[in-house]
Amino acid sequence: MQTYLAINKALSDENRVRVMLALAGGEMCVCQIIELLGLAPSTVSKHMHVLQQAGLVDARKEGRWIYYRRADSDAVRDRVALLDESLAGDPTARSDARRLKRIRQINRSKLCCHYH
Amino acid sequence: MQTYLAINKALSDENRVRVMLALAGGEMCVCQIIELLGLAPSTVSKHMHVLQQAGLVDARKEGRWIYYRRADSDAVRDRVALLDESLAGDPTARSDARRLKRIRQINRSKLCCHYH
DNA sequence: TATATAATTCGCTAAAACGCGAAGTGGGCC
DNA sequence: GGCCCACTTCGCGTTTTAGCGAATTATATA
Repeated sequence: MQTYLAINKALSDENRVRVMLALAGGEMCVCQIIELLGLAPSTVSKHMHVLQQAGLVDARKEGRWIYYRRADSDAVRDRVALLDESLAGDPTARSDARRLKRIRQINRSKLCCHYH
Repeated sequence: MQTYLAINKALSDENRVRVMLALAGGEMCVCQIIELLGLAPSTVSKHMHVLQQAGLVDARKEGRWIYYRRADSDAVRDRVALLDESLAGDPTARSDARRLKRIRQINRSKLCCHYH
């Protein structure tokens, strides 16, 4: 019951749902997520903690960066699939997808982060 | 997006989830739900309002009683199915199911309500 | 070693949510 | 009409949550 509730609570915040949708395109480092959401680093960190505690994402450390990716456990697979399905045509999701393309390119050219 | 979030928020409270599980066995009047949850009438009423706004339940008025039942719209069918599946063997759900059997019998013998 | 940077944790404020009891609605029934 | 009962709405206190900035941790680099 508690696990089930934690997942629902984690996915009842718009910013956290936006992150989950973004991660459909592959792992992201925290600074990319900060750029996507436009929130303070501390706030984003807290959101990622909630998602991780709910079992929705996993983290990987590489140098001084931390990359988050969707977890792929039996416990959450169906939930995440339903999330994708439910928000397939969502305006916010579409808009994020466009901005995300640019954000991922910035990373590729080794600029990354600096919080601007 | 807002609809999706509302559903998750509605299903992130244990008492509301317990109601949804109970309604799997058919419609219930508010006094039965009060008996099941052991909460104040005003609190239960508020919970039912949240579930209704999220599109998870529908209401039917009969005399001075109000009966709630699961909504069966395309928008929520999969969500509710996943809820049932996720909590199939849950201890709280099992315990509620036992108590529910008694509560439904009370109703059948026309006693109902009176808040005791 | 010192400095800069990515991310988290801590401390705080404002808003939202859960709970209750009191008061208000509205439908039966005398 | 007047009363009772099922339920909801209102008002309030307490707890939780989202957000920020400041301080902390850890890693890379000069």
